[in-house]
Amino acid sequence: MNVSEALDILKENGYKHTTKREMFLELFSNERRYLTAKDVLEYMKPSYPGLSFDTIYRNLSVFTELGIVEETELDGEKHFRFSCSTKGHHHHMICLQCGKTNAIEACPMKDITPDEFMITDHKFEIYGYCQECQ
Amino acid sequence: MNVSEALDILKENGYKHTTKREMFLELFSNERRYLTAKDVLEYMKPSYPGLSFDTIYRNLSVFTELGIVEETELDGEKHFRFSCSTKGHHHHMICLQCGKTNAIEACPMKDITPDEFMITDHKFEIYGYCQECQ
DNA sequence: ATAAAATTAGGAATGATTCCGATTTACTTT
DNA sequence: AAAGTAAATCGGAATCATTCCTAATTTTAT
Repeated sequence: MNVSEALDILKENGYKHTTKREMFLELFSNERRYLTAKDVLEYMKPSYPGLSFDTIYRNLSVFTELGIVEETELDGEKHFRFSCSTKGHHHHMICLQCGKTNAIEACPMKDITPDEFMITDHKFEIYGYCQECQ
Repeated sequence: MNVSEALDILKENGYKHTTKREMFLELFSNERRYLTAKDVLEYMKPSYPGLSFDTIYRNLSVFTELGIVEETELDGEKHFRFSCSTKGHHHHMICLQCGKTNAIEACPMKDITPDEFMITDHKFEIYGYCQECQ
């Protein structure tokens, strides 16, 4: 995913182009790791001192719905990162300190034999510390 | 895990035996699925009308530390269930409606080749709906 | 029975997230 | 380019799960 792809997706789905949206996307494009709403606020604050959490969460929610960002929950807090795939389905190793990720290509669902559950989703994440944060 | 095992573990670790703790454990023993703090409160309320969330969370936290219950986060809310293993490491298929689980014996970590991350933990959960809740 | 330690009630505090009414902005049509 | 309208934003209040705090009570061990 990159900024102009993301802007196209927004346009296709009837969302307007705003300078704030572009700056959100640039942040995610530069920082290819999991960020919190607060991280986003701090990055934007110099340019938009009055930016509200409402705007951040509303946009992150739109981005997530459209597949522009991926969302996960770490330690009770939502984290978001630029969707890192045209490569399709994948999982992540995540640094609990800085949010950096490494992709894991293998998906454990391939070994699952169906039972009476109707499966809608799954999560496979590996947590730890990246080289810099150890 | 069963109630008397759990009580033994508590005693071994210097925690006192209280009637509330026993009732917590009985609930988890009867309902072998993921419950929220609110679920616990509602179950206990008839017997202990003044029971506070503080007591619930404090005990659930002790139980989790001692391995008596397992914890996970579903839709931004903590859920707890009686630890279902003397069988050691395992994962779960979880019903998003009622919290019922099916155990998954296979662990995807066996296929992970180490990289520069220092791995501390991992999560593999499959979400869906059990037969009754479909 | 007593003392020390642990637990509890009850409510207040926290912190992330969401909601809401009023205002501003981006896009469309004239 | 100006007007109209629908969406986006602001600012702050509300919500919700969870945690913290203190005085009072209960339990265990002596």
